[in-house]
Amino acid sequence: MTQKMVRSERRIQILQALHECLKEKPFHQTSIKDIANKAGVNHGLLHYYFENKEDILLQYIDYIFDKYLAIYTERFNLEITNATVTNETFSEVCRWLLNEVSFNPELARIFTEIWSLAIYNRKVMRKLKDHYRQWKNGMSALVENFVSDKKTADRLSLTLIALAEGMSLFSIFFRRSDLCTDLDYQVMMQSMVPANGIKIS
Amino acid sequence: MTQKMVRSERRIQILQALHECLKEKPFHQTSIKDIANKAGVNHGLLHYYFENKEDILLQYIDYIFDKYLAIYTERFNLEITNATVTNETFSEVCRWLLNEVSFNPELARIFTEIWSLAIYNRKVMRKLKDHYRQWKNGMSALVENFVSDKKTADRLSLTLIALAEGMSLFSIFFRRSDLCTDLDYQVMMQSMVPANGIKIS
Amino acid sequence: MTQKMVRSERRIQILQALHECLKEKPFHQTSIKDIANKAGVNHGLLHYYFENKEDILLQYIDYIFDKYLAIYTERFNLEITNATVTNETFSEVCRWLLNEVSFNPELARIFTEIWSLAIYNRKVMRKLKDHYRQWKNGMSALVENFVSDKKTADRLSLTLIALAEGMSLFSIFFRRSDLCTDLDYQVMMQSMVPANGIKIS
Amino acid sequence: MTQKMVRSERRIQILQALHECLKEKPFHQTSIKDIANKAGVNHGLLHYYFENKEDILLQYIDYIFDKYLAIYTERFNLEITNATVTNETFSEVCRWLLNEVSFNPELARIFTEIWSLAIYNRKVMRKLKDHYRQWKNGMSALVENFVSDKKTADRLSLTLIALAEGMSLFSIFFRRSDLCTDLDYQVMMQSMVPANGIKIS
DNA sequence: CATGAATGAGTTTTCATTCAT
DNA sequence: GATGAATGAAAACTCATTCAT
Repeated sequence: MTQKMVRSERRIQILQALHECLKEKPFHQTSIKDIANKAGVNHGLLHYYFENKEDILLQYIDYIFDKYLAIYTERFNLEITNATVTNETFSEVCRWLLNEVSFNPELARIFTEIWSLAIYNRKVMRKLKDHYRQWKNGMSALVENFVSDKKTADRLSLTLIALAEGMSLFSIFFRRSDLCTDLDYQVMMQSMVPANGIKIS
Repeated sequence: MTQKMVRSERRIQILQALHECLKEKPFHQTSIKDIANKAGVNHGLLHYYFENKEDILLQYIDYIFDKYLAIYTERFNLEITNATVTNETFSEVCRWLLNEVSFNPELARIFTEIWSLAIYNRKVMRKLKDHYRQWKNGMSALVENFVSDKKTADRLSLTLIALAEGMSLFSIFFRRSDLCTDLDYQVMMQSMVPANGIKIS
Repeated sequence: MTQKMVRSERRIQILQALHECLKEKPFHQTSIKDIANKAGVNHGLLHYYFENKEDILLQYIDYIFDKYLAIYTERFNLEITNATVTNETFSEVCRWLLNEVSFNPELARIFTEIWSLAIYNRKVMRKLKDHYRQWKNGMSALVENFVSDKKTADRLSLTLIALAEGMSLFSIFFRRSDLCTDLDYQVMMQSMVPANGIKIS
Repeated sequence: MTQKMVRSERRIQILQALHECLKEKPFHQTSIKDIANKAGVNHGLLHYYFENKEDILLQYIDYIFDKYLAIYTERFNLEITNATVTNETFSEVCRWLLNEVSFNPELARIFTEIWSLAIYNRKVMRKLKDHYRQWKNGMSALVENFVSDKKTADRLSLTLIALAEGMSLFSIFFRRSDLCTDLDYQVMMQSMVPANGIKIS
């Protein structure tokens, strides 16, 4: 019991340490010793808890996605599981996504790093795809309330997420005031999910 | 005469070699020797033509942006310099952007790598910002035809580019058919640039 | 206990290895691998025990000065700490300096190398100056017994050391028999430190 | 005729360039290109005028010794070739040596570099020994006026030069005011060359 | 004579990983 | 579990030298 808890604690401690490291350096420049130092443990220990450096990364990706999923769930689950999803709820989710996730430059930097790691690493790629698929499914469940067929809901959801990630990326390069406003975003959303109450003539 | 040509030729040859390398490996895993091998020249020569590895990268970024700017210019300049930009022209530009640039996974992979390099490298960051700013100015010149004030044109242009880059990123993770269609894209565009002929009620 | 000893042992082992290397090649031609080979350890280890190549050098300089200081101390400390320093003791110290230190061509070669390293390296320069200052202070404590003011004692001490180092240098180029004899040396010493029993008329 | 002069000019130009370089960097860190840049010629040309980098160094050593020999000759030759060398002349030579040569830190730095190069390079060593032997012979010719046998004159001359070089070395590490004064020097000289008018009792 | 493109050997340094204690 | 010593591969960069023009 305690042993398992210690194991789990240590693991989180190390993953969080990688998180801190990624704010400073890209993954490939982050040495095992850097992570160990941040975590306040001996570097040899990392090889006890994780197979290798790549393994830390893979588990970190789960950790960071799960973390934001948890925040999202805590924030919205109650409203969403209720029978019907109102326009208002959907709008709020979108606004939350834009303001808390997309326009979080620190997070954006780390995700940009993860994307690039996925490009040349199959395991990272698979994991990333899985998480995005899951995310898409979550969104789709909402969008389905406003669109007739599932396929369209899926497609629009993925586009919304792509848009969110595009904004996230640009939140690194430009100031928020140079980028789209809440209103712009809502207009775009609504143009794509017209059942969301706005019609395009 | 010939000497200058040799210099210029070699430079392009090396930058193109980096381009090929980036299809296979991230920049930090691409050694100077890798690039030299692809270029078919001695690795010492790279240090003759470029200050260091970072310099090759920085010049490559110019090279790749300029290359696509040249393609764009050749394709659209005539139509655009003509007195007024019609809805039709603007739509065509957007479609070209989506289909030729965003949905070009090979290019997308390289750009994802460049983004991540910018995160932790000021010089790359500055260069990338400059190029995106230029791109934005180009877009804004078009959008201004449909929107009253310059500021809004700028903001919408940047958002369109962010969207394009978001799609570009997701073109890596998902199949084109899972992502937004030409129509979806046009609807979004038009929702943002309503003077483009479509009104939101 | 053992760990600390291993650390200390290894350090000395590496510094001694550099000492051996400097008998064969100048510092800049002595690669980290050369030193590691001489020490019989992996070259990577040198970067574990020392920050970089320069650090090895700096620590070596301390090592070699301390080594000869220890020899000197063991040889003379008892006699010197005794109330007064006699002419005899002072002469013996000078003779020891000339014969054991100056006319030690192997040591002379290494010191010549160190001098030249100091010329273009501030850290080495500072260290060297410090050691020579310390040496001067030691000499001055002796000379003070024969000279009235401290300032003169300091100046003469430094000159004696310069002379010793000049002889050291020339011990490389010429045979001992071509250079100054014990007697010459003593005459010079005594001319400078006249209270040492010899008067210049 | 002109060709030879151009050749000779260029050669001197390059040797002087090395002289300037050695004020900044040690020889091994001075690249052929550095020298060429200082000389204002193409680096490839150095291989036309000199066999290799070592050859430049060897010729430079001749150049620098010859240069100071010429200065010395111009300054003293007349007085010295006159029948007898007076105490006054000898003292003046010694003072000149101390003040113009030994206490010339810029020169001292370059000579320290040359000494260290000689340590590990036979050709440089041979050249240096030859020049010092020549120098010794010049000094000996003077000293012979005050000492009975040639051997002693040689030995004392070499010691005087060693002393000069020791002072030269220490002129790099300490301020002139911390080192020996003109008077100290003279006292030492005279103690060694007693026929120079001072008796040791 | 002069240029500068090209070569390839050599060096410092970093770091994931292993393993004995 | 925890520590840190030890290994060896890899990579950027420098530079003397050569040679075609």
